[in-house]
Amino acid sequence: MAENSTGGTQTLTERQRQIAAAARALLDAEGPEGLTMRRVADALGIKAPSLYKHVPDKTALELLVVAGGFVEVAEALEAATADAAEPLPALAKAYRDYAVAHPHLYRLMNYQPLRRDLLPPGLEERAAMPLLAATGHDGDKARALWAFAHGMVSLEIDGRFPPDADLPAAWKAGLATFV
Amino acid sequence: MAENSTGGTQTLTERQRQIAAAARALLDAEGPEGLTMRRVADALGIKAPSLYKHVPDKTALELLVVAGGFVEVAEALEAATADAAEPLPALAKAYRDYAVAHPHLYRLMNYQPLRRDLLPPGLEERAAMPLLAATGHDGDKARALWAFAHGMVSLEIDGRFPPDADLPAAWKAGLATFV
DNA sequence: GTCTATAGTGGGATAGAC
DNA sequence: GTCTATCCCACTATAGAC
Repeated sequence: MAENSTGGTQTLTERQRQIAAAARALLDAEGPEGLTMRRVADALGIKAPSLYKHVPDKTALELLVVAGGFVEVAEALEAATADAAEPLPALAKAYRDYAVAHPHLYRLMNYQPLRRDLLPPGLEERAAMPLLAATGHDGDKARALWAFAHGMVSLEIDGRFPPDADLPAAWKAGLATFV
Repeated sequence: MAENSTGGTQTLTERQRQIAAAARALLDAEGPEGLTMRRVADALGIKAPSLYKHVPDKTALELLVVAGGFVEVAEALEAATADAAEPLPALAKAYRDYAVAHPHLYRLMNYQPLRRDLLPPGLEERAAMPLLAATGHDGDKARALWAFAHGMVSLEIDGRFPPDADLPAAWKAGLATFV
């Protein structure tokens, strides 16, 4: 394990961290169209071919960004659960806030198969832990809750709810069932 | 209303129906990468530029395909509700079955804003009706149910559930809360 | 309603010199 | 570790002849 270059499982060089950060910034600012090898290179003041000395290909670069997103999501959900008067609504709010704040990253993380084999070990589990805890460690219930939350935020960020839909009310109606 | 050409609200020529059908077949078979003006034209034995005599641009063509999908979804959900011993599980099964059978079409329909202004009037409402009825015409509850179902099927077709996840159990756990 | 020709744009990635 | 040069690919869409 602990491969690098980076075909997987982390420990990054300084340059790799810079590349990932530039890619993340471009994705946040412009969406997936903005995330190209040329644009990332431009942001670092180098030429696109030079990137290939640090990263094997574009999907590896995207995975770096995805991994960063998982860390942030885990931190956000852990923080929301920490004070915990009512864990479920707090968790839901944190999940939604993160997705709405970073819609492009959210899609990159969740709209395609996850390369678990190349992700830092335990990272996905860490991000899922607060959900699991909130359902009394019932895996099926946790997945149902995740699906509900994912459905709500993806329909929101993809602009699929009708303009007049009362989203907070829909969240409440859905969450009520999980208490 | 009743524009054509087609910048909107239906009544198609024979050629337009052929074009939409070819596009749909390509999308089902190869996904969005396969759905290009060249490939659609090829399938009809003509050249890509000729398509522009029948359809203003590619997004208009995609909307034709989306509209066809809504008709099919509406029919599937209506059929599932018809016999109705237990409407909710039947509805969920029909929704899931359709999405899993046509994942590329499902994404085209649901992963981007819906051009309601260009869709045949009443079509979206018709497709939503069975959901609404199943929640006793509670709009917020219906949207929550939709979000749950959408979350489940999109996580499934996008390959985001862990390999060991028990999907039927998650559906059951989620649906239980809506009864 | 079809065609040819073509404009215009963009992308990922490699070879090989320095 | 960076560069230049380059190859490959693909796409949407328009102009104008027939």
